[in-house]
Amino acid sequence: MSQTVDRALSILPLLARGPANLEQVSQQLGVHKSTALRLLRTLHEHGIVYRQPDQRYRLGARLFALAQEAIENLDVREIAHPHLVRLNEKTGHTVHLAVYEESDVLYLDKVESRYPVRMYSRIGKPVAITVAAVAKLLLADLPEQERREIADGLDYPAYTARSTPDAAAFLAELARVREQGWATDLGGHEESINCVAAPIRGADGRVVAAMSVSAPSVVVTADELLTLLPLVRRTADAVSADYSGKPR
Amino acid sequence: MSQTVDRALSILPLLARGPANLEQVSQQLGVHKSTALRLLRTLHEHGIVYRQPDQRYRLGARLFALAQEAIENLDVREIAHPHLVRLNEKTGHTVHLAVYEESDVLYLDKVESRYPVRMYSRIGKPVAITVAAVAKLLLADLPEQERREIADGLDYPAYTARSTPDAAAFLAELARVREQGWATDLGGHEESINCVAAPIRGADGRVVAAMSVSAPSVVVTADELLTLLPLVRRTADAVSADYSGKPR
DNA sequence: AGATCTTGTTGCAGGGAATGCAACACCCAT
DNA sequence: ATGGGTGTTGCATTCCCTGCAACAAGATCT
Repeated sequence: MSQTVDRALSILPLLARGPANLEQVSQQLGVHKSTALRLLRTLHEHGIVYRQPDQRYRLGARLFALAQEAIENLDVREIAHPHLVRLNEKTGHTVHLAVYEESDVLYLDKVESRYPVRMYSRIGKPVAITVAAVAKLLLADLPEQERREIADGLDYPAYTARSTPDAAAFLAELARVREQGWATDLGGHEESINCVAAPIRGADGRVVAAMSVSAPSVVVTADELLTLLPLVRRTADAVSADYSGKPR
Repeated sequence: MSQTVDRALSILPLLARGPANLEQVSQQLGVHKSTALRLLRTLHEHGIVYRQPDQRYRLGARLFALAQEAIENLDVREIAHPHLVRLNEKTGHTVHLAVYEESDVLYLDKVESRYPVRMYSRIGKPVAITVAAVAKLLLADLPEQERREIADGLDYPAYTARSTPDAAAFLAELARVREQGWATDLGGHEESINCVAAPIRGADGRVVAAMSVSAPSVVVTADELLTLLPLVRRTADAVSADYSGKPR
């Protein structure tokens, strides 16, 4: 809608992939060097972009700080956090909180396992949407048409032999998840890692977030992990209650 | 430098503090509603801003994802990470990596303690610059004049009785740190938490990052933590060697 | 129900701001 | 010295952004 801003913002994903100099930026944007320079300057003044000693540009500190501050102020996160901590204390495993937003599922919060073996994930990182237990819950709650459109538009990487293979399988899984009100990922992302997840609902019953407990099978078997399901669901329900009780 | 972009970017810190509706944004920016609307639309198209069900705007998923992607692609981080992990395995304590950038020190990476008692910190979060051991190292390497200017411009919050009280004390501490080539924070940020830190240097000898080991005094005393100093310094030197050996 | 207020959205005309050009400055190699 | 590569600046032109005002859509009140 606004050309200048549009161009400026297009620089960001470009720099996210790694540092770039003025010429590279101007070429990839398809504008004159001087134009790119002025856009970069403006971004620089706001700390969004940083100029390295070698003059190349990369994303700057304030961007991280912004993302951080914003993520910390999210209502769900704030409300859910103490529950996540308690769940981690009880189970010892890694606990995640995730939300869906405009065709992305991303981790909002995480409490790390107390066992030495850890799974890799990072707050703010997009989730493996076709296999993650939390993603299934968040997508399963969408209207059917939207679900279908999204499922059709996705890639289905075969992380492991148990990964969701295609849109049909994914939609079937979503239907099941929607029915039962909880979800699992048994080795669909990484061979040895299992998750159980439960939805967090707002006052109107819509799913606003999902939380999960994850553990590598060297620590607990999938069956053992499944015994935690009632606890996870109770915790999620407690968060739902807190959340819809006093949204502000 | 570019008015439109400048205005658009000014919206971000505003939204970082919490969701806002169109009118609030337009007022705080000092522009007409229609202008604010178009800026927000553009931000929205790029996923930087998200429109909540209640129509209010807040920072969006892609912003987190961007910040995340960028932070993961930083050279120092990539090179240092395995060293951090090994240091964590050897000591069991929380290990941090931090850099300085335009009057901010921020955590780039973190490996959590294996002990149940953890300290609070988050990647991407600005560091308590007047007390953190890593911050001292990063600032100590700057030219004297710059150090002084920064020191004068800072606030000196009294987190604890041992926090750096003022600019004079801070500059003195920086001088000492610069001299000895390592730094500590003994309860300056949180009463019971101690850190030891060492600098990571580029090929030209300039400090490009700093790493630290932190532990609460209920786990190890400050004196015990200090015995780890040689190990921390060796690790930092190893990272320096890796980093300046093959920067790309 | 109807009236009124609040908040978000759209078309439009005028003017200011962004654009690309070209010339310049600078650094490093040869 | 000389040349290529890269970043920077001044400037005229034009286009895009701006603010206005009218409209649309809810929400709240009588």
